[in-house]
Amino acid sequence: MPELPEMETYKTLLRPRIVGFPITGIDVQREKSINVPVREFRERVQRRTVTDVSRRAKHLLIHLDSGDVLLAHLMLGGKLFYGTESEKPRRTTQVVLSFGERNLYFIGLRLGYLHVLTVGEAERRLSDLGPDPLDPSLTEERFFRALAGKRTALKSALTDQKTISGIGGCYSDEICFEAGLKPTRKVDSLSVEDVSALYRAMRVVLEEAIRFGGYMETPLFVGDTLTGGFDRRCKVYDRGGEPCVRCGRPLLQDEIVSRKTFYCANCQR
DNA sequence: AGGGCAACCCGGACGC
DNA sequence: TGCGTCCGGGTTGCCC
Repeated sequence: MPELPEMETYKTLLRPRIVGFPITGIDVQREKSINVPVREFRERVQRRTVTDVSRRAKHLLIHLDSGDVLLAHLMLGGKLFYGTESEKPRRTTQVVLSFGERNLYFIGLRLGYLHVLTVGEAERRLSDLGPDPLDPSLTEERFFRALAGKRTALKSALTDQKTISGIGGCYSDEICFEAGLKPTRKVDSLSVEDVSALYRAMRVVLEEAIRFGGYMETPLFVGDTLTGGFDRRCKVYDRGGEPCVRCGRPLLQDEIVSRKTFYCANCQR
């Protein structure tokens, strides 16, 4: 479930810890999590130095001095932990990158993965993604055009990675609540003012989520007080039946294309 | 264009 | 405590 703010938080916290450092060891505990034979993975990754950590949509990119890129997608429930073996939470780990005594653990990857790719391959893999919601070049005008002509439910459009990338189940609901729009609304029924409100809500919600470290419950490292701070600030996600923070009426749980959706029927139109 | 569906995968929740 | 079962979630791809 990690979405844009969670991956952005990981990026920010990982940068000072692994950029400039060599990967001293590799441990692949589940081969399905990687894209090449273990031997090749080790040859391409071990002893390479990390030159940068970046994010694209829900992907985390670890750039190596060889030019290769480690592309991670945590899908549902995957998480990262950085620290020593004794600090690591007792969870099943699929891939471990060692940085001396400390390790970067990829935990609970199910459909998630850590792929080693050339820059070109990585670019191709990410080329279908729509604009990043926080990209300064995504103006309100461009956002309007991205949604133009769509007849889907608002939630479907917001979570469609080709339309706009990085938003998943939680933040689509939070953004709709902030904008005062029902996630079930058809996109082509939205007024110019609605789309404008949606655009502002998208930025407000995602920026606040990033400021508070997203909603991941497990800290990235021992003493990490940033990660997960947004969890308590979610206003509708996974709160079906609970009172709306604005009007007090119970929040509804609905389903849009077989995805759980939460909203307030009173505050959202 | 977009909805429906199956496939992928397994941690966690639930039942007994 | 332990075992079995089932579900969910993002993404891709295919069909209608």
